[in-house]
Amino acid sequence: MDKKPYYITTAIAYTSGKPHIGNTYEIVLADSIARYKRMEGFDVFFQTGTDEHGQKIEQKAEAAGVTPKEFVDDIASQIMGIWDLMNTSYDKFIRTTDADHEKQIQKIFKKLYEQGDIYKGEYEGMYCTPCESFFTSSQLVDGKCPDCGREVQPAKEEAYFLKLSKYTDRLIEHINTHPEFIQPESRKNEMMNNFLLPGLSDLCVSRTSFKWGIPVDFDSKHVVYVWIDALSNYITGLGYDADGNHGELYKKYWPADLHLIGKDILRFHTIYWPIMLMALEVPLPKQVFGHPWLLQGGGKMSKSTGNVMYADDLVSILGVDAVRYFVMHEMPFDNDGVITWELLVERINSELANTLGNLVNRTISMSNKYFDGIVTNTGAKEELDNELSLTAIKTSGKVAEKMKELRVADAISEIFTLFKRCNKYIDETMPWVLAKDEAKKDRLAAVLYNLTESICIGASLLSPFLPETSARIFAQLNTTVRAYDRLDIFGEYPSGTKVTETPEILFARLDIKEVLEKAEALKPAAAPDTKESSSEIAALEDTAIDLDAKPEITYDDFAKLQFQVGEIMECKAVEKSKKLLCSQVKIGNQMKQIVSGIKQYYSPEEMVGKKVMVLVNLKPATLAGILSEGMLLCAEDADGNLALVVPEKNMPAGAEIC
RNA sequence: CGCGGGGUGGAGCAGUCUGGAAGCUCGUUGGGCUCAUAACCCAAAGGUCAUAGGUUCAAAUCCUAUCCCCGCAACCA
Repeated sequence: MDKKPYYITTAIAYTSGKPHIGNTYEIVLADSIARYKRMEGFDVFFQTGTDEHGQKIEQKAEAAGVTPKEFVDDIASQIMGIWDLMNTSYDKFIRTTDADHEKQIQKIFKKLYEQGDIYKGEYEGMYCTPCESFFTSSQLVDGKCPDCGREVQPAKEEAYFLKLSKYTDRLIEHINTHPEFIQPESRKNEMMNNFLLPGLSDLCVSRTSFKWGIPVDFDSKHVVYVWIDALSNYITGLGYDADGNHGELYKKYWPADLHLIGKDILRFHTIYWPIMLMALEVPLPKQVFGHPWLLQGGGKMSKSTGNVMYADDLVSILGVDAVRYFVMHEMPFDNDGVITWELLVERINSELANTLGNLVNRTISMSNKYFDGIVTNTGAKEELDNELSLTAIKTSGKVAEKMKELRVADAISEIFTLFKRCNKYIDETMPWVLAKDEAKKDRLAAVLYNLTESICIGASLLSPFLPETSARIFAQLNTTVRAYDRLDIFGEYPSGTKVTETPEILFARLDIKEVLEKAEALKPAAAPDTKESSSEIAALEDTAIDLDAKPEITYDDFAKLQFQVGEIMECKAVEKSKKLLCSQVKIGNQMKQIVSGIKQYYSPEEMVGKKVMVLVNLKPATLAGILSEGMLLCAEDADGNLALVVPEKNMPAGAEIC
């Protein structure tokens, strides 16, 4: 019998920097689904990759002094490294700089152009010449450039557009007739009401403002903008060919069963992407799931408290499966989840160490202690056993139910319900009491057999989620993962098998203090030889901040800056702004209005009367609609806390700082 | 009135779509047990389900208004 194909994708990661734990969540989730589907017997193709073009990358590369290609090669290999570290089983890692992808994008673009779905038009907006930037009228501040505050002119730029309007009705129809297309369903209405029903304006699909992209081959001034470039990866990765000579993978796996993406990019995947596919006469993916976000707890990212979380740091301290477990289990279905070291430790201790690890350990220990490790099914049954075996054989069905709705967290909980039942079973049967009575030897053996069998069923179901842990359990039980279609049968563990004599701890209990110290020690990644990092050392390191060095400047460069002491005469909060204070600053006999982003740290009242360091000859700018004619200088710590810089002795307003 | 998410025992959450006895994990307290990783098992305490109205035989759940938090956007010169 041929296996049914199942094609799952993640969004491709943007190669502008190292992905944090939130990005990593998506690939782990996708991996679990992919592995689960394989276990269920599907022929799975799992694709992920990187999105490597765009202005931002061009700029970052330039700042780093490397070519864009060198830049993305480096980041892409980092990303791949993290995906591998997380033990993810992707079948294909596509990069939008792959030659075959680039070639197809050009063909797709051309095809859409030739059939009239893409047309050449003009992008109209307000243009600020000094900034060389376009803005929409909504981006302008007081009708002026949001970057420099100067006048802008209406201007036009040549660009290509995709006709979205042509397909809107078809898309609305599709969404209405396929309720499963957009998941979770709450998002469906958002897309409909906010974008589709009001009508779509055509989408600008090319740029001339940067070069780092796939060139439009028939019009070399233009590069293909992100929409067509990035979204198409889902078909080009399978060998789609715009001329119709598709690869085998494409024929087999398209349309995709599931696009797993973050909820923030649902719009692109449920509106732009389907319309592109309609224009190409390609079937639409079956489902797009916008997963919630994993947020870092404790508010802001904070280096000193170890809140900036990267997968590799987490794995180095906690291990792969602990991290996989946490991100999957802690993430509810459609609400954002929170990750902190405290929560990680709590979950790992409570569920992985206590419930699961300890269960396996105590079971194997008893088999060794009472039967030299031989687990025998003597068939000495008692009423009690039914509840355990029933729970065990029902678990796979319950997991399947949850997985059908992609409720991975709930699926895992079902498995742990079985492990908890096992722990209870031990208390109910009291093997240590049975062991004291030679006549109850058969019963004792049966109890241990039932436990071992239940663990096998649970560990088999766990294998898509925690593959490494599952394998370690089977190694200790001296057997292999159970076939999916035999998980509803109790008694498959071969009677007479000898388990390991030396059970190893699956998950050690963690001490929150130690974990925080280790996390702290990882932070100053620059410090190479941190063998022992006591909290004292960590605290010391925390007080010093190293910045990336800027290029050396001459005295003349310095002399261009005019710093003076300014006295704050008046200060009030800027309405509608979270961060801004507006101060009237006396400098000599002059008054300047200066807007500063320090509302969080200073109240308007306490500002008045302060004598502060002011950069006076900075080009005025408009912030939140208010003119600012200078800059109050602040010191900033690693957490972003600000402190005004004031003269150490009383100096008159206007005194030069040199 | 920029967009969105949320307020449920001490903490973190489910339940809200499709009204019908307020649940889960952790923590706390008491007890049990000793095979095991100070673990495991049992029990208890603890909630006016943000607030105020409304619909209903019945509201955490539906409707209206209000308050408060948090993301994003904008803004940190």
